[in-house]
Amino acid sequence: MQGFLSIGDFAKLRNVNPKSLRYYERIGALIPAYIDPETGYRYYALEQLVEMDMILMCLELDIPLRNAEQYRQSDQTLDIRRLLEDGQQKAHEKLAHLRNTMQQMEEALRRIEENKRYQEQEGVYRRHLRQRLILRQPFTPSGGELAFKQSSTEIFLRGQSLGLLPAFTFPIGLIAQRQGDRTDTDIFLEVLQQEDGITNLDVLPEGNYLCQQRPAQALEHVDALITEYFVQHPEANQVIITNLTSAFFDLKGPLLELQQPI
Amino acid sequence: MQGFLSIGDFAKLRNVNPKSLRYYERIGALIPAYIDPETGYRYYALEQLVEMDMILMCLELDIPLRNAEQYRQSDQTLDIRRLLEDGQQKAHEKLAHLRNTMQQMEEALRRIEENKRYQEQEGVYRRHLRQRLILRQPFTPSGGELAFKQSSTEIFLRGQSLGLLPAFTFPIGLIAQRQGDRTDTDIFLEVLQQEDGITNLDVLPEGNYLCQQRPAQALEHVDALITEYFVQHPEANQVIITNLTSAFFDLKGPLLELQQPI
DNA sequence: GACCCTCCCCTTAGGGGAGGGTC
DNA sequence: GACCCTCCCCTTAGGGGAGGGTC
Repeated sequence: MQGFLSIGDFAKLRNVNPKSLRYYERIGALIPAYIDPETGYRYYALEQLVEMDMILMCLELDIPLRNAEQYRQSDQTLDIRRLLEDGQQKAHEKLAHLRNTMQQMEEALRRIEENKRYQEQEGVYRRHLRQRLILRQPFTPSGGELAFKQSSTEIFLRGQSLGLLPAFTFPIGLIAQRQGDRTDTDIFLEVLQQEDGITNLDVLPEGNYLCQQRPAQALEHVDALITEYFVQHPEANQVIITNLTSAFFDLKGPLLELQQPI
Repeated sequence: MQGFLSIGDFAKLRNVNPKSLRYYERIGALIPAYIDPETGYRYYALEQLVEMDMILMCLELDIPLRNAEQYRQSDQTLDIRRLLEDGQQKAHEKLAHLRNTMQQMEEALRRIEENKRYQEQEGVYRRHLRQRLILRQPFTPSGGELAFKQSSTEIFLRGQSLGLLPAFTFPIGLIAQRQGDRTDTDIFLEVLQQEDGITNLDVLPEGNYLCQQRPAQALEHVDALITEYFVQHPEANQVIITNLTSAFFDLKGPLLELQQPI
């Protein structure tokens, strides 16, 4: 056909499958410039690359092709500008999501990498920890494991409703603070800094910590764990209890790490 | 259930639909920690948020959930690190694609915006054009419109196989250069600068141009168009013929713009 | 009354053929 | 011989009910 492209040739221009082009025709997103009434062969005009590119853009941005109609005027003229503007909107949303996920992945891998050196370490050791951004709320350890689970759920929900970005790998912990005779305990959820960061969040400071490990089961008696720690470490004013993220996850739960700032 | 979450409560923690959780169970991606054998009720452990987050990550990155099995060891332990590393790979690819698309959109909208002022302008006018990155090859205008279409197809294919990022909106044009008595004509494809830019590409320089418009049909006699231009403009050494991208697309094709560098 | 269960039917953007005509 | 056609069946990640039991 003079000046027209067969379906295969047109498809090659954008490295798509002719099957896709037949599908685009079926749903009305891209009608061939000419269809031979004898043979049913589809022929495309080179300029239809403009429409093809708009379709590829929609696919990339998860804009449903059925919506493509909305950008056509009654005479089939395509409102490119409106489509591009809506596309930019979509693209910015996707980019923000993707960036969040990338940050979560990066942070989790860094954590795993850092923790590798302390895997199954016996006794007390000293390590450096970076700053952690946390959402915190009071917690009563005497309720035991069940109360801990309930408070965890609560704070996960609170983080979610505040639109915070939780760190991967179950980022929950406790902060026990000695206040004269008694001990104040908070539960916390670690979150990541977002770009549009509304940052009235608390911080666990970067610095050196004296650490030791406990099996996950120690959480069955949270209060005993904390009391015992302060008895054995009279110099300590604060201890942070959190799990030691490792490369593997199973339901037994990872080891706990007790971290005392120094 | 002591210490467990119902399907609805677990779903709320990540703002997903319980239907999704039932689906994840069906394909083996996330098995509830406990299923009541009497009622069939599903119960989830809070720690399963780790698995949930891995699923959400896979969805975001288009990693098929069926593949999730590949990250399980025989005892169901989840290899988080490997999943995260593969995820980062995927994320970088997605990011690159998204950035390309965003650049195409931005560039196309800017073009449309700039061209708006010159829509249906009569006679000669002066305008400023930014630098254009082009892929070019010789072209013989005497072949008429058909040859022009064939060369266009060729150069689109060449751009594609070189992995270049074509501008949206049919970025094809001609450059006619007066060389003493004769005229050398090239066809070109405008492409966008990519981040990993291998830039042995040609450039149409930023600067001021004397412009006028022609109907799209003028391409039916490309050679006449060029000859006529140089006859009418004895001072001109070069003229660029390209289409004037507008906010709307139809198969009649947009106006042509003849651009003479000054 | 709000929640959960299982079944059944439906969706998007195509891919993989089979069987047969076209360039 | 490579290309194109139509038809048919299949896929992922669920959503929308209906009809009925559970917290």
